[in-house]
Amino acid sequence: MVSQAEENYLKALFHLTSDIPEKTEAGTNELADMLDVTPATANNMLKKLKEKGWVSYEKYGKISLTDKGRVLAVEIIRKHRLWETFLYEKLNFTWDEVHEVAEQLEHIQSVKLVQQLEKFLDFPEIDPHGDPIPNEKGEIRFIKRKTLAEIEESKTCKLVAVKDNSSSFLQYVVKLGLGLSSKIKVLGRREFDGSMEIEVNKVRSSISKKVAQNLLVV
Amino acid sequence: MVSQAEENYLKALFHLTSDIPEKTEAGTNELADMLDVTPATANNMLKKLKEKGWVSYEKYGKISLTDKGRVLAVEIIRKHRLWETFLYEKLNFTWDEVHEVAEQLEHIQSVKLVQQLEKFLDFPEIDPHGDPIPNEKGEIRFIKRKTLAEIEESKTCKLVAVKDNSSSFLQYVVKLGLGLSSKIKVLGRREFDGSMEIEVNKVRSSISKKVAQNLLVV
DNA sequence: TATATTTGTTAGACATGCCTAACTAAATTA
DNA sequence: TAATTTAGTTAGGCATGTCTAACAAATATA
Repeated sequence: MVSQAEENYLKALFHLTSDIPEKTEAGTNELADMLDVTPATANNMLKKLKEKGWVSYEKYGKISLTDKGRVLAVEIIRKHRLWETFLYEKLNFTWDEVHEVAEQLEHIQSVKLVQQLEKFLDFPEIDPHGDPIPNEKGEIRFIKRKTLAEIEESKTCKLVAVKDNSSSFLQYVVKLGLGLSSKIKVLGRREFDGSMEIEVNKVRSSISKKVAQNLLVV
Repeated sequence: MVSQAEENYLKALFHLTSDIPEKTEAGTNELADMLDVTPATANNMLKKLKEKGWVSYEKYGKISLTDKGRVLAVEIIRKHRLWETFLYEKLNFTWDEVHEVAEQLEHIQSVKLVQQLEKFLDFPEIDPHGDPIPNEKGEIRFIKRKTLAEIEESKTCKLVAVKDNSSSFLQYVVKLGLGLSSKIKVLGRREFDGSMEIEVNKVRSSISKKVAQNLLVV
């Protein structure tokens, strides 16, 4: 049995040690910070997680997930991202509202629920933030996302996420006719300021370099 | 803030004191029984719930919900039944599988989630067990359900629930061509054994009195 | 009504998960 | 390298929600 608190620690450790390939170990303070607890509390939990075989660390040493621990963490992330997708696609939640509720839903225990939810959503590959959703085997199809600013002229790409989640930016994005999965064609670029001409649904717009740098595409 | 444990007590008290009009008070042992805890534990929690103003009781006296407590309980039941409906209608769960998962989902805190879920399900009035779903104001549209055995000859009714949730009974029900919301026409009744002739989707069947008494209809 | 049974309460213990305060080890920098 | 800063640990405490064992009150029954 994995408690909700334990699940949160495993998930945080996964993000600290597997999101960036160069960084495969974490520290107590860092972990405590991410979970909004004191280092003492994190240290305490770490002992339990080690005891259960989900985390490997030695006193004053670096922390990492064991294979078992990683499997659990990925399963939680899978659930989190499937729920986010559900909230966004079916229940009219916005990009910035999904996370908080998914934090709760990710702890629901039911294998069938996750399988059926995934099927109901038609096996989505990315969540509303553009992050990959692990499949049932725990495999994560890593997606090399770029910012729109990096896309070459005359190429077409798909919007998968935004970096800036402020509602003012989101409103602007919507005004451009953009939404998740929108196809964007890069018509041209002005070198002196980096601004771009784009086409979305046959509508042409001009956007600043800054805006382009906040749009993540595949 | 209401903890999950507290929510479970409120819900149990609602069922003990409001499901049957004649019974408006509960006892410690009864409550403990329903929640699968010891009477000592229930007694302990009761003090906290009284403290918070959700339950009224005096030492060695009977227990009942206050108006505040009832509002909370109804909201939990509303969530439970909406989730059951979601699992049944959208995620291919069977009648007997929905309850366990809904027990977890009912504790998710998000007003928007409940509102949107209700809308997504098109404002259902009854859950897969035929129980009424309270609306957002907490109003419960009580439905006077009857067993099929009570329906007069030549009348047509709608199946809303089964009393016996065993999978063997459910399988038999399915074999009769019945599902939730199926229309059943009572063709006739044999008085000597109470068995009935019914018609479902133009198919006639004969069922025993016992079976008819386990089918709840509106 | 006196006794037995059922129902409800109290006291004390324990696990989980959090905290603060005091301390120790490791890393940085002067 | 010695001093300072940062990172990590330990000890002890607390709230929540559970338990068992012992007891008290209310109810049922002989």
